Amino acid sequence: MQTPPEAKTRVRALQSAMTSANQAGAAPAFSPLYQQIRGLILNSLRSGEWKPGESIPSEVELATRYRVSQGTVRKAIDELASENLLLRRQGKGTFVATHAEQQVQFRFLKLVPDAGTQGSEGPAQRTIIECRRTRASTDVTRALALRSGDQVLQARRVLSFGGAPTILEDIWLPALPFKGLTAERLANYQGAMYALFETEFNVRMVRAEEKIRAVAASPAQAQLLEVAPGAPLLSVERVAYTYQDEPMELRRGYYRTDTRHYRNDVS
Amino acid sequence: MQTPPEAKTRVRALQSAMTSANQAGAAPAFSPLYQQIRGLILNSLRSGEWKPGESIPSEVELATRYRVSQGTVRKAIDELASENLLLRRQGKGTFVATHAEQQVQFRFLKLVPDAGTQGSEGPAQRTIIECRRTRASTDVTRALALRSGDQVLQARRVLSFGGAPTILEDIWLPALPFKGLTAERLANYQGAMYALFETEFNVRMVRAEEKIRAVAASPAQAQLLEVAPGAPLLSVERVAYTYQDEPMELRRGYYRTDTRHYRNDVS
DNA sequence: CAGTGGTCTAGACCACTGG
DNA sequence: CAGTGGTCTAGACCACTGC
Repeated sequence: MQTPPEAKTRVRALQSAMTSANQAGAAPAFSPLYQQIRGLILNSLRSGEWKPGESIPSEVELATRYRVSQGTVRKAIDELASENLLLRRQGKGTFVATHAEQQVQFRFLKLVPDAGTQGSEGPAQRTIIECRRTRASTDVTRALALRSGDQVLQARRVLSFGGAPTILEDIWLPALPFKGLTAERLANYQGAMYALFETEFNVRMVRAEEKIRAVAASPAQAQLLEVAPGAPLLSVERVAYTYQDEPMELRRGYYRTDTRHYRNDVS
Repeated sequence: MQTPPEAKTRVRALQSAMTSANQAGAAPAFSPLYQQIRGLILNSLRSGEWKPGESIPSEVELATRYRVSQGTVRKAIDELASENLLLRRQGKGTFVATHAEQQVQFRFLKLVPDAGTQGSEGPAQRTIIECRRTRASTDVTRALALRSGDQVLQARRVLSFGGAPTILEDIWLPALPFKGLTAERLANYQGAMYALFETEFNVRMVRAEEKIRAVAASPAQAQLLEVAPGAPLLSVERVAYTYQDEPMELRRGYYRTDTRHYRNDVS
C-alpha cells in the first residue's frame, strides 16, 4: 500500500498547472489534489460540457480521466454536492443540479405560508408590469460588477398566491449574457425564472446573498400590493451568483408578510 | 485488504444495539457505521462528557474505543464538524464548539451594519427591562414543547449599538433547565447570553429556526426603540434547539433596520 | 445481471502544532 | 520531536437502479 512514486509528481504537476507561480512565490499556495479536481469539474460545468439535469461521468471514469484514485474524485464531488451544484443518486449516477425540477422550483424563495402546506393555493401567478433596457445606475453597476454605462435589462413583476398579490420584484440583469430576452418570453414562460435562464441562456444561478429590511410601502408599491401606503413590507435585496462567484442578477423584492413569513434556519 | 469477517458482525451488533427492533420490524432501518458512531459521539456531547471548548479524544483513540477504523470515525466527526457541533484544528485536535469564543460571539445574530466592519461601534450594550417567572401561555407552550401550566422564565431586553437602541427582545426559557437564573445574573453577565447558558446550565444552543416578518411598531416598542409608532420593524421569531432537537428557547426580536440589515446567504 | 454511488478498511505520507 | 488532523491510495464489499 505504498503511495506510488509517480503520485507526488502528479500532484506537483497539477499544482504548478494551476498556481503558475510555484518556485519563488511568497505563498506556496498548497491546495490538495481533490480541490484541484473540484476546480476541473467546475470548469466543465461552467463551460457547459455537462448541462443542468444531465449526468456527469461516473466516478471511476473521472478517476481514469484525471489519473487519480476514485476516493479523490469522490471527495471533490462530495464538496460540489454539498454546495448544491451536483446531485448524487445512488445506483443512477451524479447529476448537474437544475432549477427546472419541481421539487426545487422555489429553492431561493424563502417566503412560506404561516400555516398549511407550501403551494396549497396552487402555483404562483406571475404578472410582468414592465420590462425595458436601460443603462445601469451606479448602484446596479456596483452590485453586478459592470462597467459604468453598460446596458441592463430591468423588469418589474408581481407574484400572486391564490389571487392575492404578495411579492413585488424589480429585477436587473446584465444585457450581454441575456441577449434576446424580451418581456414576452418572460411573460409567457411558465415556471421559475431561473429555469428559463438555464435552458435559454446557459446561466445557472448557484447561490445568492440577501439583505433584509423592514420598510414602509411607498404609494406605488402599496397600490400594486393592495396594502395601505406606509404599511410595513419586507425588503429583500438579492444578488445571485453563477459558477465562479460572478454576480448575474440584482433583485429587489417587497414581500407582504401578513399571512406568510421568511423562513430561515441558522446553525 | 479483505474486510475482516468480524467487521460485519460488529456492524450488526451496533445496529441492533441502536434500533432495538431489528428482526421482525417493517423497516430494517439500515444506518451506516459512521452514523452510529456519530450518534455515540453525540451522546457523549449531550451527557457533558466532553464540554464546550474542550478537546475530544483523538481520532485514533476513538477508533480504538469504538473498535472501528480511523476513516470511519473521521467521517462521523466530519459530519458533526459540518453541523458546527465540533471544530477541527489541524495539529491540535478536535474541540467541542462553544459560544464563548470571540469569533463566534454573534453566530446566531445576523443583523449587521449596512457599511463598515462588524462591531466598529464596540460591543453591544445590554439592558434588561424585566425578568420574571410565569406560567407559559399556549403559544409558548407549543413552541417549547412543554406541558400546559409549566413554568417559564420571561425576559425583555434592549440591545444598543453605539448608544442607539436597535433590538428589542422578548425571551422565554423553560424554568426547569434554567433553575437559578435571575435578572441579576442576566444583567451582570458580560458576553453572549448563549455562552452563559453553556457554562452555567450546561445547555448548548446548536441551531435555530427563524420566522421573519415586517411589522409596525406598537407604542410600547416604539418608545423603547426610539422610533415613531407604526414605524416598520423587522420581527424575528426564533426557536433555538439543543442537541437532539430539543427546543430550549423562544425569542421574539424586533430589529430596527434603518442602518443595519439582516444578512442571509442562500444556496 | 452489470453499473452506479455508498461504506469500510488499512496503510503511507503530508501539514501543522507544541514542547 | 511526537502527536494531531489532512490527504491519497487501493481494494473489498454493500445498496440501489434499471435492463
